Amino acid sequence: MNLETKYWHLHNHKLMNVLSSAELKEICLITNFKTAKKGEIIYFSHDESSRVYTLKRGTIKIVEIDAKGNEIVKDILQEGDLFGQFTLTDQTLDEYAIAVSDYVTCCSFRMDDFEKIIERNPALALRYTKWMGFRLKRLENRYANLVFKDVRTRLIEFLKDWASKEGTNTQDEIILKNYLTHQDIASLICSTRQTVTSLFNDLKEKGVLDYTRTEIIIKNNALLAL
Amino acid sequence: MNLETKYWHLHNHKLMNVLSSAELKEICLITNFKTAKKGEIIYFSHDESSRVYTLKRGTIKIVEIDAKGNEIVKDILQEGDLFGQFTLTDQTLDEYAIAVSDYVTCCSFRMDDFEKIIERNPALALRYTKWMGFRLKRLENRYANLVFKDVRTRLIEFLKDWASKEGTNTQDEIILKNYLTHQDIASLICSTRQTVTSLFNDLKEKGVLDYTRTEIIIKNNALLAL
DNA sequence: GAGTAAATGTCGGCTGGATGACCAAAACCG
DNA sequence: CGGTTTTGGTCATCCAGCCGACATTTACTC
Repeated sequence: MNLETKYWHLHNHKLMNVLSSAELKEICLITNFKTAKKGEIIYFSHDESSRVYTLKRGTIKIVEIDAKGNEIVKDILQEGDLFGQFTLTDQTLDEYAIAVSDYVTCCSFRMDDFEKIIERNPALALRYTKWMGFRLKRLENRYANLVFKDVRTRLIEFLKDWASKEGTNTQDEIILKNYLTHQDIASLICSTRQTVTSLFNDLKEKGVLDYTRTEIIIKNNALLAL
Repeated sequence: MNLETKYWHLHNHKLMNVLSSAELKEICLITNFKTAKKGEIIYFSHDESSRVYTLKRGTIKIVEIDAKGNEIVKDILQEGDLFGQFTLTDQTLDEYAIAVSDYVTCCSFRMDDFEKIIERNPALALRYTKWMGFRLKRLENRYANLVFKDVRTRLIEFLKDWASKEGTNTQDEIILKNYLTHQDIASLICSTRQTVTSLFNDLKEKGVLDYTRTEIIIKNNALLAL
């Protein structure tokens, strides 16, 4: 990938766009670009000395393998999101990122390099700081949900959230392009496949939504009422 | 409190000690010191425009009131820890900090001021960033524990952790000064008072520990074996 | 030290939702 | 197109641990 393309990518990035063009050009030199098709694995937690990735295009799943060998979907990330090793502590288990949309583009730096840039660029530092705060909040939220809400509620809130991010509104329904299996959804809301399946069917019976393997159609307002 | 004392406090702080003495002096001017005795409330999430606090001496509990009016202990903090509103999102519920050790000293700045300092001080920014990463990791860990471990294991790990932080080692036991009720412990590990009580008694029967209302005595190595 | 409030102890009933097992329907693939 | 894999559907079983209720002990207050 040529420098101009890199430049353009970074220039439009929500974190990087505070940098001057000279600084951007410098970053371009240390950046590594990567593209992947659906199903391809983008990164492994252990294979490289810690790198940070930013997702330029597409959607990815962050998956972790637990002690028993089960795959747990930890997160779904979209354009602009950061992933990889931000923290020094490297005791993370097997973790990898896999493309779920047809095409994915992302770029990465070595954490050390990124730190050097931060050190020389206070505005970026501040922004990075805020981004982390945001992340912290999100995790805290998830944690609270897990403690106080039952599976049904967690599923409904998950759907609401998803719909607000990626849903296409039509007359009286919201359409979601579904790239997740019930299993995936289950691990995102900390439940089991079977429970998710039967909740989906329950919601379908109640007329709240309809679904196939590739699409979820939410009747407008139906979710809000729950 | 006079400037010299402030200066000294900040000078020894794990975050602030990257600052030059001129910078430190500047921070002293915008800092607010506060002391509290056991049981006194130090801060409310809603009463001031967002401030960051650093704990200088003592131990505090961060407590949140949930929708049903229950008090949930979210965290126990010690010397050097930061608390308050770091994030812009201010939808936090009622949350407050209460002193659990006899004397507590902490200092605070307005978030805006802190941001200004960060903006002018990359080394501090980097350190702050790392600290947040650490926090993120910790929360992630907690989250994972909640999903994969049962209450018994969570309690044991909580005790191990506590012992390693604050335990006094003697010949063949570790002594913990206990300032938490079973209720507090329960909410820290996301369980109920009754369950904690009976687990404590179970562990006592098994000879793993002994306890009164003010002390927990852990037989050395006994916990490790579990 | 009496009286009250807070913390601990104990128990039985109850249930959300995990688990396992098995089948049906799609999707994938040579 | 037929065979294989992946995903979704359904059910019966089971249990950790929550919940309510109540007794007992310890601490706090005046």
